[in-house]
Amino acid sequence: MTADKETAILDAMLDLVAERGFHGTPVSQVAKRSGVSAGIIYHYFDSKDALIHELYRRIKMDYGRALLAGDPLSLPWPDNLTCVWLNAFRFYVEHPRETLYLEQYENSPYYDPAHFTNLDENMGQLAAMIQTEFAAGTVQELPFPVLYELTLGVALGLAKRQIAGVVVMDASELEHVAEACCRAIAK
Amino acid sequence: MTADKETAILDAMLDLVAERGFHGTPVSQVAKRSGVSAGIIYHYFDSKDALIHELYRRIKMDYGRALLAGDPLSLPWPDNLTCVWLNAFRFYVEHPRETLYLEQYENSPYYDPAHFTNLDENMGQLAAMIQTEFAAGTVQELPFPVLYELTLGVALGLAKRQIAGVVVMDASELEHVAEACCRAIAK
Amino acid sequence: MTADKETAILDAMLDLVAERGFHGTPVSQVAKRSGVSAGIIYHYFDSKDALIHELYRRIKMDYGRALLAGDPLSLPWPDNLTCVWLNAFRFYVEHPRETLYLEQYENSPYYDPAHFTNLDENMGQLAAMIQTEFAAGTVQELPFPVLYELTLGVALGLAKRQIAGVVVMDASELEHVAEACCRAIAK
Amino acid sequence: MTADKETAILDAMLDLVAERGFHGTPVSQVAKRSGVSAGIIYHYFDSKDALIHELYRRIKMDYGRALLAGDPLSLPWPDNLTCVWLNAFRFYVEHPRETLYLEQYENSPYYDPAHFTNLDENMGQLAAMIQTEFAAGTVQELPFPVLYELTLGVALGLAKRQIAGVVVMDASELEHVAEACCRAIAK
DNA sequence: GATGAATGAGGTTTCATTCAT
DNA sequence: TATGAATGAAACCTCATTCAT
Repeated sequence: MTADKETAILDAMLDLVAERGFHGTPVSQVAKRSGVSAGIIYHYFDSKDALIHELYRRIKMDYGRALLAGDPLSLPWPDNLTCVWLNAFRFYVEHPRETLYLEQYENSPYYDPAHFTNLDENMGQLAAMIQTEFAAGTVQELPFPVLYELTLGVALGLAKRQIAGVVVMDASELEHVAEACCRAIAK
Repeated sequence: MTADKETAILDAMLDLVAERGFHGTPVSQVAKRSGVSAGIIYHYFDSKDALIHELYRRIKMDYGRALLAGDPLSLPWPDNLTCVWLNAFRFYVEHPRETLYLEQYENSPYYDPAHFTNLDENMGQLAAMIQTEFAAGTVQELPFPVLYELTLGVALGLAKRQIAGVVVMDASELEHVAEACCRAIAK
Repeated sequence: MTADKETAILDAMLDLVAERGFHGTPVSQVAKRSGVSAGIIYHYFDSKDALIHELYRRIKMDYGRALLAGDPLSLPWPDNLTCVWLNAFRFYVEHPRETLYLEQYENSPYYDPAHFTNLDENMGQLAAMIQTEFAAGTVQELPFPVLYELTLGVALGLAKRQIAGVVVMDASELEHVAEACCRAIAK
Repeated sequence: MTADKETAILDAMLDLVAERGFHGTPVSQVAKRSGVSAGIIYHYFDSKDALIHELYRRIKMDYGRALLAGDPLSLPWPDNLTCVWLNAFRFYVEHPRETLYLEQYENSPYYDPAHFTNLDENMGQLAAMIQTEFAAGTVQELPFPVLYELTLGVALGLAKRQIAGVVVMDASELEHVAEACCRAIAK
């Protein structure tokens, strides 16, 4: 199946990059691990770079979707943010390869912040949620990136530590930190 | 002069990596930009990897030193943390190349978290400061990495956004965010 | 239709080679431009090389046929040669792709001069015409290839220049040059 | 010696291209035949294409120089043209590899006719010689490319045949043909 | 200490050809 | 006949590292 092969290539790429980085992941290894020939990768992707970008795009979309699990938009403050925060943390720790990939990508020259402004649909819904809280007077009117760093940015940082094995957060600690993040941006 | 040449090499490496990443920075380019021959680089450093690690070590040390500017250890809570927070933010935005280098390094396979436990002297002083606040009952007794992410991690995230040109924080906004971080970890 | 497909393949090959050369013409592009699949090309031709040779053979035959347009064999000296000369020139400038193909082929390792001795029927008639002029004492008894270069070879060279846009020959200039070629080989 | 290595590379390239064509001459073979490593070729030349162009440029210059051997410019008509004509023929047959290289290059997509207008100094002197004959009323006032094809173009064509082994021209035959060329363009 | 030409392994990519469908 | 995904050898090129000078 075509779809299978494309997926196998992306998955092998994810595995290897998470383990060895972009530079340490030659196309020949991607081919070997995904069980395809080296040539066919160029049938599905224009270049190694195109493959790298496409994999990022897909992970980023999955991440956006994961943030809205449990329909946080229907919850009152601060439960809505807590839910999103926990969703983010859970995505990160349950998808360590994806997390390492995202971080590596976003801290590399591959990352073009110009594309960042194209908030996808899910991110747009989150922005709308924050706007509502601005109107309700529950959240400080800080720029969106600032609010992001004070909340989901913290979730990311903690998740990376947990993936690295430096800390292990249990459920109650997580609730605690999520609350701290809410407190940090609450009016 | 030996010292001059070594410094020139490290500086050229920093320039190029911040701009193009590790993979996009061949030793030959480092030689060209630093005005030395390719061969001599191997007199000062065992390998390209050794150069990469050494540059990281030096930047990390400078960073640790910068955190303690203005002697925050002598200030009362929460001024001590605010001072450190602003020091961190200032270091990042005033050293964008170094910041990008650190981030790239720490999110790459070069980074070995095992070394992270070797807190250097400056970091040790900060840890002591936090211990004192634990004892004073002003700060929640959370693991050190958690406290780090809730405070300096936020400073880093914001600084990266500012370097990328996505946000610009003025002095009062910074104070505001620094306070929010203090509030997040205060008891 | 079989014939159609085979022709479409040959025509696409001609287009692409004239534009980009043998090396710049992958089979996949020939397939795309001719609207067939890559695989079917190997039903009509044993290999890319076989396709290249076959296309050459066909163009060379068309060229031989074109030389005899207007029945020059029935004309007296020097009208017979002038007619052939103008036929050759006309073929070249009216078939620029074919001309570029022939030239590329004959100056490449594909060209095996051994095959050149197999003068086809049309060339044979030309040779006979020259023999007749030898007997009549109108043309110098030079080796055939020498006579060729002094006459049709010049037509080819000029046509190539005109295709390249370096010169434009009008009808009277052509007559003039054709006459000069006759003069060059006349006794 | 640097010069030696560069020359060895160009010479190996010439050998192989004359034998097998551009496409049949991988850089790895050039390296092997010239006795250098594959990598060093890219120290002397930016790319395989750059090497191809540079070799053409050098051969073309040598050719232009060879045309003026024996100081034909000081001879009266038609000895001056005869001298140049024989120089051309001699260059071609004594440098078969160079001749095949030139022909292959000029009939390939590598050749950019725009550069052709940049007649080098030697070609300029030939053009001046022809201008003088125009003024003296000895040569028909035809465009330069037309005169070229009627004279040196014929020498090239014959030389190619001789290189291919199809004809062998002895000295008297050559004189004969050279005279025929003179006659073709004489008034 | 210092140079930079030289090496050669290995990287990305292309492409003639095959074959299951 | 016909397709086009798939193969894998081989092409061009890069670059960390060495070494004669």
